[in-house]
Amino acid sequence: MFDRLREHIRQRIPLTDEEFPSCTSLMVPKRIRKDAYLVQEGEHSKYLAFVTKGCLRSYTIDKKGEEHIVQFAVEGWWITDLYSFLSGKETEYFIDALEDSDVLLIDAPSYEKLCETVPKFERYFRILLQNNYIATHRRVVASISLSAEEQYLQLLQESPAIVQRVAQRHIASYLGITPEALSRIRNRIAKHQRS
Amino acid sequence: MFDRLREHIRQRIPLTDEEFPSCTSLMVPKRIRKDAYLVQEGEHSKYLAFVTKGCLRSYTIDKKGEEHIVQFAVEGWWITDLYSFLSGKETEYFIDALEDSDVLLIDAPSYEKLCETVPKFERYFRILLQNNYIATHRRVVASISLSAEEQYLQLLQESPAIVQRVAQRHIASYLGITPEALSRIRNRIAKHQRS
DNA sequence: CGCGGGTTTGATGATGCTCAAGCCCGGTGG
DNA sequence: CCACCGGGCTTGAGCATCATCAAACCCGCG
Repeated sequence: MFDRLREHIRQRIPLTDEEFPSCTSLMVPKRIRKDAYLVQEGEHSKYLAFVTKGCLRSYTIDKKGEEHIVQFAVEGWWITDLYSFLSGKETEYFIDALEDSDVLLIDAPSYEKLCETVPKFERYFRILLQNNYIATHRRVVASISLSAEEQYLQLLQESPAIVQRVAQRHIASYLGITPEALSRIRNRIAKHQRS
Repeated sequence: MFDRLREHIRQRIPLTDEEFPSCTSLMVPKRIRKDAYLVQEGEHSKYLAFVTKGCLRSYTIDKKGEEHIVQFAVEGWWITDLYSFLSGKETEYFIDALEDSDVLLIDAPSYEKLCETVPKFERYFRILLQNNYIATHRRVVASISLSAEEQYLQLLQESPAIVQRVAQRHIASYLGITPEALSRIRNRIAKHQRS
């Protein structure tokens, strides 16, 4: 059950067998069925979740009632609303499962405690945050410098697994365009490749 | 010279007088005149810079030759291309000064060493990264869910100091729109407030 | 077989881009 | 002190991209 997490950590920092339990003892496994929520808007995003199976997403709903997907998380990814998680404030996001999923949960006090008592885990999370920060920055750059079509092509190249795994309207939402627009973009790309 | 950094760190972690030098001894002050570069595309983004005075920006230039500003950094902010800094690969960004500025530089080996040898600094950077990750995420959400006008109003509310400090075309670039579009948006807002 | 969600297609409209010209203002040199 | 220059902001006209709304299509499933 913890194998995937173990592997994920080991790829980033050296970790002995004795150290791993200091992490796993603080984590609680949970099954989240398709369409079930991990957290909802207005709640405290109490847990940081590591996905061992399945696929979750976080999204907001704007004043017009439209969903906007902020993040996908498949096997080997962490997900939460970090702001709410760290501050204890109410989240503005929903996190739910797009497939039947299994996650490992750690709550904020345990997270802080783990970082404080075991420096190796503080390093692990620092490295994780570095990489997530870089990835999110790339997305900002894409959004201010690329057309919708170029952003889709970039996503297709960088995360083909995500694109073919989730519904097209979810990809559209993630890119900040309508399902109709994405459909036309794909159509254009297909035509272009044939000619 | 190091006062502002000292204060910045103290706001995030408890730090004694004896510990501070382990950081400052690794940092090199540098003056960067208006329009001078800290790094240019194709170089290794060798330093992580803490701004003690002035204002820097990072930006890309796309195939069409258009600039796209990724980040501003005024007093109390850190700036670099984190990907290049950590990986040693060539950066795709330019970082230059919008005003005569003073920065404190730390190179990647020193950064890694500082994190490894003084856990408190690893914690400081983890916290910094958490906050930057949250802020960048907010920007992604804005870009996929808000109109250009709404994004401008959000920026105006969250960073009024930046908006009135840098040229309008730079704000436009940061928002991913043209200077003309921003001009019209401001016009519309001004009219709206009068009526 | 028929229902229903998801995707596609079409027509129309809004938002922001492009190109071009004009305006404002601070700095420079005569 | 004034004329001129230049950069940055504004304004205008036409255009491209993407949104909206509506209808059709596709396909898996009850």
